[in-house]
Amino acid sequence: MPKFLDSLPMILSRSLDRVKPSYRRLFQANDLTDQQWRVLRALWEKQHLTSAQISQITLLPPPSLVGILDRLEKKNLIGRLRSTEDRRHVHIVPTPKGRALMAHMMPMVDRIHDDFMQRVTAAEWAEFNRILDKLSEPTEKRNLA
Amino acid sequence: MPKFLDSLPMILSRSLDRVKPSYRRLFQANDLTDQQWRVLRALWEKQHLTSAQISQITLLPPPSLVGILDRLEKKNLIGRLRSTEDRRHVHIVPTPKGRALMAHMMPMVDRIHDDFMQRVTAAEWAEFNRILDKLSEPTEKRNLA
DNA sequence: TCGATTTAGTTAATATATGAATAGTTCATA
DNA sequence: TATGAACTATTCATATATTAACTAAATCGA
Repeated sequence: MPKFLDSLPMILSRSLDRVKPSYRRLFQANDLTDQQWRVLRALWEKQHLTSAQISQITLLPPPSLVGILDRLEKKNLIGRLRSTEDRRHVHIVPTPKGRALMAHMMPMVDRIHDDFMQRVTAAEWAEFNRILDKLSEPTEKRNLA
Repeated sequence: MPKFLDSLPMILSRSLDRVKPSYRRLFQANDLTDQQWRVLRALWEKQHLTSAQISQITLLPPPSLVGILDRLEKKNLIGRLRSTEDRRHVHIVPTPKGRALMAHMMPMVDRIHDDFMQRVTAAEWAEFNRILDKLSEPTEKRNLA
């Protein structure tokens, strides 16, 4: 009999609750929420992204993204540029202040990630990802088999 | 170099996003949110629980729980009983209607869980839980070692 | 026994999630 | 080329998350 506490959603939620604080301390020290950092982080490699692209990368739903971008814009960390080719698109670009904040935080974020990775072996990490993929593989893809 | 998309929080979030819909369809068909079901589910074994106990079991933060219990109470699925021994405590008890809804949904919830479990072997599931525990073990506990 | 401390539940303010709907664009095609 | 389909970002309404603060009640120690 599957116990409630051992169900897949509860296990994943509990782990997330335990992992998030390590990151959140850093985000709060820099006056950012988890989601606001995700948007900045997505812009680290790219020079600009559309809202839809950011939504896909960050897993943030589009309606939430609107407010998150509003607040990042108000803090002068990003800018919104309506595309001239396709005026439906809005290009999100980090400001110099935004880039500076990213550069400041990235090493510490990487450090936190490394600390987590040191808890398991490379083989364990690979195995973990493999099983998690099997567990959470999208249903549509599974039905195609 | 740890890619953003492969960081622990993002991996767990993505998996949750993929797992939740299977459950959510059932919850919505019964006019419940994920969180509202969690509270009912916690009351399945026990006859009554305090708000604090429900918060611990369901991982729902106390301030959120207030509104969730309000809405469950408004739907006549649970009742709030102020404890007479310690009047700070509030005992949450399912109503007959609440119990009936639980009894109706439990088999289907278990079925969804079983479907996920069939994706991996028992050994894989055990290994998955073992590694996830290592990854998300509370920091305090780790520092005691 | 009384004042300081703890505890359980709650309120308040702000940020995000969710699902439905909408405004403005672009595209395909009749 | 007018028109409907599709698409992007957004708005709206409601529910939940997060942190701080607050109330009432119980407890603890001088």
